[in-house]
Amino acid sequence: MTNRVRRTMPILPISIVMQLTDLTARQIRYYEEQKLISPARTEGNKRMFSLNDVDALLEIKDYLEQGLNVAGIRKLYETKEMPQNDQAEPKTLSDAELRSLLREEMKHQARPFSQASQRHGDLSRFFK
Amino acid sequence: MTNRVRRTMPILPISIVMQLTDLTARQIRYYEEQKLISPARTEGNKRMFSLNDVDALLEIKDYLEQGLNVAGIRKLYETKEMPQNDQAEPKTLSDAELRSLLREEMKHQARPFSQASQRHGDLSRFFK
DNA sequence: AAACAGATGTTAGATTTTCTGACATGACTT
DNA sequence: AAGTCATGTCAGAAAATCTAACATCTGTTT
Repeated sequence: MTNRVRRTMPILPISIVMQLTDLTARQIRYYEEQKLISPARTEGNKRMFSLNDVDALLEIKDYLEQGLNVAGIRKLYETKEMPQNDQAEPKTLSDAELRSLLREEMKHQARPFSQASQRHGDLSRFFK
Repeated sequence: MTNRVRRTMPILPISIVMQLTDLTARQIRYYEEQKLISPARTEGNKRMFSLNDVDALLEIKDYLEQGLNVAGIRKLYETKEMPQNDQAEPKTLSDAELRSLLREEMKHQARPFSQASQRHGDLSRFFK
């Protein structure tokens, strides 16, 4: 009958996002505090999440499970999101930074990045 | 990236459903009271709606705007939903009942039913 | 016209959900 | 041992939602 959700529309309260992601409210709020996500707010200041937010959270969860830390994930996003961005200097990861990220990952015997970015645990669990 | 929502999963609070349907909380609760919808409840008794619920509400809204009343819509659903149902006697509309529904609709210079059921205002407004 | 019925508005009081901020804790690093 | 990171937990405040009751508006019936 319908379709593809307008994925940026804030429609989900935190309680539902908790269920969808298996994250605690504490974790979700922490990731926001750490600028990994920026959910919308209602007039009354309650967080309201889009499906994109949920995807992002699942991705964050995945990276964390692979041994990356929040700072590393943030850095990853900063660079990943540069391409389309109009202003904001086209910050690239220095070689040193990249190596540092890689090293971090190595420590935890995780798979190489290419794998990570095509991870499974996205919303397809809940959609069909 | 993803997909088709598992449309029966209760994920939306009433505030969002109000936005999506342009109905008031009062209307939504009334339609539930009148057994046109049966949204899920949280442990704390808050209504939580699925995308199917939203579709149903848009359909209800459409029928009401066409001059049907709640009783007529309910009857319509009772018969429409019989086919797949296991128990529940295969109640059909008597000729008299059908004529009564039709007459009701006539009064309000609405289009014939066939039109109504393929109405436009479903979630495609919000999905893409 | 008065009475009635159906759908919706409005308000009040109670309960649930979410919020922020603070402090606690467990696992690693250093 | 001390420090850091990610998360747990708790308290108090504010927002969102609930039910129930009564009000109002629009047609319908008598």
